[in-house]
Formats: sequence, C-alpha cells, structure tokens
Amino acid sequence: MAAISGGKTYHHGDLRNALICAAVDLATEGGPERVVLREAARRVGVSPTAAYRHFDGRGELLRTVRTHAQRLLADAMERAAAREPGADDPALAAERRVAALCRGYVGFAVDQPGLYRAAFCAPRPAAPDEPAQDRQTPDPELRAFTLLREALEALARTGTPRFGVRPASGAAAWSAVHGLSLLLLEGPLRRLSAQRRNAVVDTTLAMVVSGTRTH
Amino acid sequence: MAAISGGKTYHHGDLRNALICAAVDLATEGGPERVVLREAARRVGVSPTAAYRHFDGRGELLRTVRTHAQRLLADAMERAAAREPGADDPALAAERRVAALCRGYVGFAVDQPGLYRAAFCAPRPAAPDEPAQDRQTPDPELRAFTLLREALEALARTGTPRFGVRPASGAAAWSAVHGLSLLLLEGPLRRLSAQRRNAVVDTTLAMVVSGTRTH
DNA sequence: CCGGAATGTTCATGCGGTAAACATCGGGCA
DNA sequence: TGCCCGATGTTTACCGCATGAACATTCCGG
Repeated sequence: MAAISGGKTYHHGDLRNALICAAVDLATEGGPERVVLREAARRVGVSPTAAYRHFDGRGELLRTVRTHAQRLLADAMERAAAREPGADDPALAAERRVAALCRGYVGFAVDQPGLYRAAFCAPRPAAPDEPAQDRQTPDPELRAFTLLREALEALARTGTPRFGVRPASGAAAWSAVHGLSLLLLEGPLRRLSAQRRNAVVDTTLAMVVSGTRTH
Repeated sequence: MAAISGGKTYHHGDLRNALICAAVDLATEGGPERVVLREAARRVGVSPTAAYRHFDGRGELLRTVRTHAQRLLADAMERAAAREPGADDPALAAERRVAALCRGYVGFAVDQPGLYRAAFCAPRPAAPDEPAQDRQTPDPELRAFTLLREALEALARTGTPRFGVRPASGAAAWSAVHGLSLLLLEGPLRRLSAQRRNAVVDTTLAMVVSGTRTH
C-alpha cells in the first residue's frame, strides 16, 4: 500500500514514478536543463542518492522525461487535428489535417516550451559509434513524426494525379515546424507579437502544404 | 608588448581575447554546454576568477562565443553561395543562390555541430519582461538570416509576375533549414547515412524554393 | 521467524560558478 | 624620479550538483 496517512515510511512505495512526475514538472517549468536529480529528490522528499536505485543517473531520468514529453506533444497534435472540422472534399480535409497537426505541434511548443525542449533534448554527448540507420522513420516512439508523415501521405493520395509527394517530404515538413518552433521559442523569433507570430506560422504552413508536392 | 618569450608575466596582456578563443574552441569541440569558464581559464593558463575581470560571468562569455559562431555561419553561407556557378537566366541564378545559401547553412551545421549549436544557444532563462518586438528581421547581427531573406527577395523580383513571395517567407525558409539542421544534428534524424541525408536536404530545399512562392 | 534483496540514508569526492580579499604590475602625475 | 592608484590576476571560500561507497531499514519468500 502506498503511504496514505501523513506518516512517512522509510520506503516511499512508488519512488520511481514520483521522481518522474517531479522531473516532468521541472522540465515543464524550465526545460531539460532544469531537470536536476537533487531537486527532483527534494520535491519528493527523499535523499538525492535514492534516485540511483531507480535510474542510472540524471541522464536516464532525463531520457524518461523526454519520452513523456514526446507523448504529450503527439497528444496535443491529435487533439488539434480532432478539433478540426471535416470537409466534404477529401483533398481539402487532408490538407486541413496536415495544417491542424502542424498547428498543434507549434502550439504545443509555444504553450509548453519546457516540455517541448525536453522532448528533443539530445542524449549528449552523442555516442559516435552508433551505426548509421537508414530508415526514413527515425524512431517508432516518435508518434509526432508518424502522425505528420501519415497525414502527408493521405494528402498525396487524395491529390489529383499530377500531384505526388516527394520521398522525404515528411522529414522536410517536420523540419519546417520544428525549426519554426525553436526559432519562436528560444531563437531569434522569440519576442514576436502574437500577431506576427501567427503570420509566420501561416506562411510556414503554406510552404509545407504547397511545397511538399511535386508539380 | 605581448609576452613573446616563454616567460610568464603576471599580466597576460590579452586575456579577454585568449579566453574568447579558448571558449570558441570549447564550443567547437562540444557545443555551448562545454563552454566552461574554468576550463577556458585553464587552457589559457590563468586562474578561474581572472575571467571575471573581462566577463560578467559564464553567461557573457557564452554570448560572445555565440556572436562569433553566428558570424562563422554567415561566412560559410556566403562561401557556399560564392562557389555556385552563375546562370544566364537571372531567375535560375536567384534560385540557385537561395539553394546554395541553404546548403551552406545546413553544411555548416553538419560540419561544425558545436559551433552551430552555440550560434543559437538561448540566453537562458529568457527574461520574460523584454518587450515584444515586431520587426520581421529579428536581429541585425544575424547576417545568416539577412542573407537568406535578401536572396528570397531577389528570387521574387526575378519571377514571372504571377509569382510573389509571401510576407514572412524569410522566416519560413529559415525555419526549414534551421529545423532540418537540428534534426540532423542532435534530433531524431542524426544517424542518417550521408545518402539519405542528402535526399532529405534536397527535398527540404525544394520545399523552400517552390513553397515560398504564392501561385 | 529469519535472512537476503530492495530501497533509502549518510558520507565523501570532484567539478563548476562566483564572490571577497589580497597581490602585482604599469603608467601617469607631483 | 619616484610614488600611488587602478587594472589585472591570485587565493580562498562557499554553494549546488552528479555520483559512488558504506551503512540502515523494510519487506517478503522459504
């Protein structure tokens, strides 16, 4: 049983999870660099080294947070797409879905900058010995990318025959929304007014939708 | 006179510059997070606190490195554009210049990951009190962006009249190359083979060139 | 009921940022 | 010329963080 009453027990009962929650909170507040083992332990009310019973160290804790953040990002995208009204024209619907997913993506980044950055924090230093992988799909875990790619493929299928989708257009589209998010978040485009920001987002989405098609 | 002979003098003579060089080296080796005040001082052969006579602290040192890295990035872009052969058709030439600049951008990121990341390291934590600026041009210092925007404007001018460039297309194009760079560098697209990477770059550039035009 | 495995805790080490007090040097001014 | 001040380095010190080692407590299966 978890300790229900206020009385502290020597064993926490669910420390791993509690630490993850605290770490996610930290990331939410200040991004990956604020995910600090000692602080997470402090918030849970446990000694710093206790965390080592559940994680290899700060690195693994951070990786766990990253996984959570990626999930939340994909959730936000799906919610945004679900809110989008359907359309009679399937091509229009597909186009709208792509745009909605992208908006959800950028919206999550802007609303949850800490989590967004945590979702893409690199496992530094990158092990240079890892084998080159040649998939176009980078990581099955990354639902965000899958959503985007599938939406683009659906868009291609609905198009008139003279349209097609370039092979790596998923990655290209992703690049655009990812770069846009980072420039808005912590890059030189932070500090834009909401109005200008929307204009930039719209222009970028137009580029993605119209620019991924061959003609 | 600077100390030419091996003999150490109490005063370094050009410590600020020496520290900057060391810090740039550190960033080159391991990105902004490896820019460590103590290590820079160590390399220069000076006590850690000496740096405080020339910088407000690690933050300012890092900001200085960032400025240097941005300059190097823009230089790389210009070199890439300069290597590009001209074309008789001005529209084609303008298009090539945009592509070359973008390639230079991504190439710099891939060749100099540490410096590239340093060029965009955020001044964390971002002061939330700073006023929203409404320029489309984020920072006159950022020559990289200026180059890209001007090339896109030139491209628009050469186009047949039915083409135009969307207002924020500079930011959109920048988003694409920036996101692409980061995904390739430390994101889920690292570990792509050079071949796949080139395919992704080509697709993204095509998106930028064809997708920034209204039609 | 007992002993080991899980799970926490206390110490200890090392690194990095930074401030305060002290030392040294170089150059201008009496 | 000689002295004194300001610029530039150094020492010492404090704090937070990551992490390992040794010790303590609890729980659970035999």
